[in-house]
Amino acid sequence: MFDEVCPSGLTPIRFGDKWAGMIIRCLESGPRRFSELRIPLRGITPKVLTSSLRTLTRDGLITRTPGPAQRVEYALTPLGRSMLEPMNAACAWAQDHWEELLDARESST
Amino acid sequence: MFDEVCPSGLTPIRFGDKWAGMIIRCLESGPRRFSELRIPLRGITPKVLTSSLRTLTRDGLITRTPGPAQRVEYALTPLGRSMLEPMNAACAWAQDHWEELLDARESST
DNA sequence: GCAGGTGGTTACCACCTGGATACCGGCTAC
DNA sequence: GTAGCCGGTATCCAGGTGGTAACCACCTGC
Repeated sequence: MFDEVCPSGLTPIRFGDKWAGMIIRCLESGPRRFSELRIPLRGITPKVLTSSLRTLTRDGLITRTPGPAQRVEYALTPLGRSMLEPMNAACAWAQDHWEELLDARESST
Repeated sequence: MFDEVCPSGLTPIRFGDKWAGMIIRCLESGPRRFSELRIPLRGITPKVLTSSLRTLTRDGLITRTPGPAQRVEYALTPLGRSMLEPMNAACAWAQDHWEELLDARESST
């Protein structure tokens, strides 16, 4: 997940800050905890993850619900989940035109 | 066009750099020249416009064709035009959820 | 030949994003 | 009671993005 040559690094479409899109993807299949998110998001530092999560919370895309024993769960809100729609459109576009994008980049070297 | 309270300033979705999305929108209805683009993109400085246009050209989204007497025309490529699809999806999402976004922002003040 | 428009370029700079590293308070298990 | 995990903070810093202001070569019209 989230390869280093991930299309999301090349495609000129971004959702929120650098990590927001990936975070939403991570939460797509259910709530996750802070330290669970750190694993797929290889290399993210706690500070940056915290700030991304806060922005997403402020914008009403995810919820932060503390559980017992400082476990904290992050989950998509309906609004956040609705954002998967344009995200999927963007991903589909990127996949469809992946080759063209690469060609354009290469031929302009 | 491109109001100061334009949704694109609030929505967490961006296409390319700060101006790329608007440039593509400007070219949607046909080729435009450098100085024609400066008008709808109020406040853009020539330097920034140049760099945005170059990035878009490098990525194969627009073409730059010099005409007679240093007139230069910028136009969407098929690839660039195809990007209108995910852009429209994003715009539709933003419009549909505009109120929710505003509410979330306000209630977290 | 010179004024003005066109399509830039150059130099400089402020701000913001994201990253590195270290640290920390609360809770639980042993 | 102390070791260790969890969910963060605090501090500092490099690089990139976008902006300001000034300048410029080229062509056209008068």
